[in-house]
Amino acid sequence: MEHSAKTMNSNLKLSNRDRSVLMKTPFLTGLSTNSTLRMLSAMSVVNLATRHSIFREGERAELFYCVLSGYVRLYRLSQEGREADIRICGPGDTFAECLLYGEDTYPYHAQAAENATLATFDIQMVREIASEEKDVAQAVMMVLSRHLLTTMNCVANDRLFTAPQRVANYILERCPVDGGPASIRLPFQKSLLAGMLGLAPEALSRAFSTLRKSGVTVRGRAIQVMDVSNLRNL
Amino acid sequence: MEHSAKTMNSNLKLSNRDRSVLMKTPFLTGLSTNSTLRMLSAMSVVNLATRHSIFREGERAELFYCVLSGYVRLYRLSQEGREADIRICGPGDTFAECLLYGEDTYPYHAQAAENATLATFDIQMVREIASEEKDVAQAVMMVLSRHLLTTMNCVANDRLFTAPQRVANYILERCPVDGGPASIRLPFQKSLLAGMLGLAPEALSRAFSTLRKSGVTVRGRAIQVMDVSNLRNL
DNA sequence: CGGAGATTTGAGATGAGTCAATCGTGGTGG
DNA sequence: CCACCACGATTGACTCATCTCAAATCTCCG
Repeated sequence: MEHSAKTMNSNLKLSNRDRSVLMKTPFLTGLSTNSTLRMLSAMSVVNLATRHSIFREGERAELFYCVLSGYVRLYRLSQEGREADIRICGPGDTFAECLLYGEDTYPYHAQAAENATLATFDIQMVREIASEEKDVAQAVMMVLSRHLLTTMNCVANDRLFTAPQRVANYILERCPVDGGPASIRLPFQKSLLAGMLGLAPEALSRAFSTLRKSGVTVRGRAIQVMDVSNLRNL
Repeated sequence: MEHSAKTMNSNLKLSNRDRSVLMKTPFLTGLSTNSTLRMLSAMSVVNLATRHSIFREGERAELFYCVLSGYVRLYRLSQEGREADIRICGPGDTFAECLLYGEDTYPYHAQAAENATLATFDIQMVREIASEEKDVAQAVMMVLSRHLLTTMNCVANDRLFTAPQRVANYILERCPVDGGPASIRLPFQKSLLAGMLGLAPEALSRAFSTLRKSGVTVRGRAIQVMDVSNLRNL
C-alpha cells in the first residue's frame, strides 16, 4: 500500500547522520567488534511519519527502540481519554529497553512526535547476546541506570517545582554554563515541551510569559535569555 | 558513643526474617553459590533508628542499599527547604543502585522512615563482580528494569490521576483481585503514604474522606473496602 | 496568498498546598 | 492499670497553581 510505504519503511540503509547517532548510543559505544556485529544483526531501521503509532500499551513486546532522528512520545491514557506524557525521546535515547528483563507487554503507548528514524532491536536476541557478551551487558546496565536517573529526576521536578521553574530549568540545562546572555533553539514544537514538563500547552505558554520579567524572550522556537545567572535564581 | 551505637550498628548477624528477605531480593535470588558468596563479601548490614540520615544529596557514593526491614524515604530539597519524596523503599527494595554505572554522587537524600535494617553493598566491588559473573550482571539488569518501570509508573500516576484516584489505586493494588469486600493494613504511617503518592498529609486525609462515599473506611492503619469492584470504577 | 494547525490569551473551575486549630491515639511512666 | 503527653491525623479557611474550554492570533507550508 502506498500509505504504509510512506509511514513505515524498514531497511538497513542509514544516512550518515543516523549512522553516527547510532554508533554514539551508549548502547553501541565501546563494544568489541564481535559484540557490535551481533547487536547489528538483532537490529533493523524504520522510518516513521509524524503521529504514527509505534506500539500501544498492552501489546506484546518483541522490540525495543533507539531514536536516531526525530522525537518519540511515550504516554498513557486515562479512562476518559486524557493523555499524559511520560517521556519524550530524542536522538540517542532508548525506550522500552526496560522490557529486556521485565514484563512482556509494553507498559505505555509510543508515537512518533514528528518524522523519525528509529533503530529497533529484537528483545529476545539482545537478551541472549547480553548473557554471553559482557560488554553488551554492561552497556545495557549503563543505559538502564541513566534512564532511571533521569526518570527519578522527572518525579522530583514535578513534585518540587512550579511551571515557570521547570521551564527555567529546561532552558538552563541547555545554556552554556557561564552567566551573561544566551540563546537556544527548541528542537521541537512547544506542545511537545509542554508534555515533557507535565504541563498543558496553555500552561507552558503562561510560564513563558511569566519568565519574560526574568529576561526570557520567546519567538517561535528561538529562546533568548538576557542573563543566565539571573535566571538561575529562579 | 552511646547514641551512635543506638542509631547505627554495623555487623553481619542477621535475624532470620532479615536473612530471608535478603535472599529473596531479586539481587541475590538465582545466583550461583560462588556469585552469592562474592556478593556477600561486598555486603554489610546496618541498623538505623527512625529519622536517621543514610546519605545526603551530593555526597560521594560508595555504597548502594537493599532494605531488609523497615522503610526508607528518598527525597529532594528545594531552595526554600521544602521536601519532595521521590520514592519510599520497603523490604526487598534497592536504592542508589543506579550509581553502579552512573554519576559518583548520590542524587537525593535518604533517610530511615522508621527503625530499619539495611544491607549495604560496595559499589566498586559489585561493579567488578558484575563484570565477571554473568548471573550477577543479569540480576543487576533485572533490578534496574523493575525500578525503572515502577518509576515511570509513578510519573504517569502523578500526571494522570487526582489524589483520591491515586489513593484508590494504592488500595486496589494491595487488595485481593476479585470483587466484594476486602481489608488491608498500612505498613507505615499515613504521612509516609502521602509522600509516596506525592501529596501533603492533609491532602491524603481529604482523599480518604472523599473515598468514604465509595465505600472506603479508614481507622488508624486499617483500611476496609466495602466492594473492590465498585472502587475500581474510580 | 490561503488555510490548517499551533500558540496565545481570557475567564472560570478545580485540585492541591499552607497555616492553624483541634482531635485522636499510642506509648511512657507513675 | 491509668493518666498524661507528644505526635500524628483531621478539619476548616484560604491561597495559589494549573486545567479546561473558548476565542483570537500567529505561523509555517504549500
